[in-house]
Amino acid sequence: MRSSRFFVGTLKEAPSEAELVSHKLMLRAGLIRRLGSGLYTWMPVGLRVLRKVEAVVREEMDRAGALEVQMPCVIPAELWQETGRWETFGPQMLKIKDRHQRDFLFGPTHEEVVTDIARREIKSYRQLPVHFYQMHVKFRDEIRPRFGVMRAREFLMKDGYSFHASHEDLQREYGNMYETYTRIFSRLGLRFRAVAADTGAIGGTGSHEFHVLADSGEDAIAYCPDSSYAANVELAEALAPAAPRKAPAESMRKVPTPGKTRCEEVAELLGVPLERTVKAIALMHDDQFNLLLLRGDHTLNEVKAGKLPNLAPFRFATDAEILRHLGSRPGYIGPLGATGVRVLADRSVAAMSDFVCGANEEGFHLAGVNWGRDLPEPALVDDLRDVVEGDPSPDGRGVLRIQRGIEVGHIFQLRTKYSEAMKATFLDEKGETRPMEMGCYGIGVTRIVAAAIEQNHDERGIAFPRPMAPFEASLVPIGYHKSAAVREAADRLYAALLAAGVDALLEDRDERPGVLFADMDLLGIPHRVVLSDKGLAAGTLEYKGRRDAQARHIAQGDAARFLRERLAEG
RNA sequence: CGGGGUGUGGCGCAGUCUGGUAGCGCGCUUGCUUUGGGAGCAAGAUGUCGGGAGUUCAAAUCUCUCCACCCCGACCA
Repeated sequence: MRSSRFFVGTLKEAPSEAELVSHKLMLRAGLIRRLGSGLYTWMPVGLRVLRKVEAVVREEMDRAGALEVQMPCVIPAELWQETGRWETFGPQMLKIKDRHQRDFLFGPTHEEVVTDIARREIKSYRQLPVHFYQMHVKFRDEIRPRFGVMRAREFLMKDGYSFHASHEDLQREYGNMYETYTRIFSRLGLRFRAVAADTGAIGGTGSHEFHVLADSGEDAIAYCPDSSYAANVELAEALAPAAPRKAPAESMRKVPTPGKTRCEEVAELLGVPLERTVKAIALMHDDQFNLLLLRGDHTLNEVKAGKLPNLAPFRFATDAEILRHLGSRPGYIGPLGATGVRVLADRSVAAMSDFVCGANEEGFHLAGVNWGRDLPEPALVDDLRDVVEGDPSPDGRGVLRIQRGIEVGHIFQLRTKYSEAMKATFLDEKGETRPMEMGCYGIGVTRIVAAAIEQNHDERGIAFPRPMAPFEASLVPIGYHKSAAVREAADRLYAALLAAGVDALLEDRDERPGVLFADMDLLGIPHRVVLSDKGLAAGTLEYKGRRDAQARHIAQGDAARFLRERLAEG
């Protein structure tokens, strides 16, 4: 591509709408432009990047034996009414009507559509297994779109769905996809981690997420450096403390704590460690008032709480409900003297003695509180908290560490959730009718671009991994419009690179060299060759990798071969 | 949806408190000079000051209202 015939929409300053580095750089480099909240146009440079990511995903999916299809974006409501998700999927789903006032939705995911295909097309175990995938636009009416294409409403997704005659075969394909995803993210040059995950709204049993590691990531990942354990913090189990509960050593007493509503403040006032305090969180389930107890330095894990018996679905109690059940304002509430209240304790709280908690009286806390002596044992003891760094690994080998990640892939074993609801059955070897076992596998293609930039940038701009760079190499002639020698050499090298299959950009714009250098750096093109009269007189060109500190001279006749070697290195 | 913030030329901002006829940098156009890291000089173009209503002799500025966008929490590829 000649840059004079391309569209380079680079900006010196990032629009104020962008906060995240990748979002700013995508706007500055002219990859995307915003149309509305969570809606982006992919400009020519950006689309090149997106297409390269797509190509890697497609190649690996094809290699893994999946078959590409393309399903409609607009889906009749009846299909989603069959599985009940027309009502249950929630406001994230964009519902639309056609001219006859018939209900449709813009597909946020395609289990229903693909299951409909399967039940129509597949009658026999002889046709199984089969894996259909597509690379297509999804729309999810996110509560809060943010960070550019990282959490957009309309986005490009690779979604695959596999159908099997047995759970064993589903597990085989699940393993196949785990390997395939690992290959895809490795090939794209990303630092990532696969983690055990919650299944969320899609449903099913086994599930793994693939996270690109970045401090700006929205998810927290717990992993154990000494074992293979890795899980989303939403899911990671906090084990019960190994040491048994100590015998009471203090007597219970009421202490004034005026204006101190947070555990940190109370601990400081009383001069006790934060780990000796207990915080209480009031949750409503129907009309049942629940008090969840956590150690002062821990945080509630809402995913875990949502799985407790007789608690899902829950909502946080209002101040009025708290006052009615406990007789106190929030900030001073605790488990003592509460009637008609179900007390649920985190494992670590159940193992505490001589602790501090709210007195259910404004301005007072209780200290030296002990289970069994001062109040009954809790109705339920379970894992309610987020794991923290230093917690023991659930597999019993070492301690956990936490890092942040951007979810770019998710694989599920759906089992028969959709096939049963939609009667997607087949005849097995014995002639018996059985529901198909299903798996589903998603990759956020547009999100990968943003995640890759989060992971690969510097003060000059993007430093794309080669497989997704908009161009593999740039040719920057100094004085292209002034020097016949430079122009001739640049054109010749450009032609040679194209003939060798190199995706090169010839910078033939009539701009000052500084402008061209700055743009090539901002765009993140991995390899750069500079041609100038000075160098050509000595028979040399100049090469610089995007991440190199120094440029180096190469012989003019060697340039094409040299570049191909660099590209082969990755 | 709750909390916070911002809307002024293509982009980044000042001006708003204290009302007086819109300005700076970058970018853009033309000319000359310049040409290895976002050039210099000169001349120019580009604004319903987010929309509407109101107060006033006079509104970017004050009042009301609506809208859009961003950030923090509940969602997920």
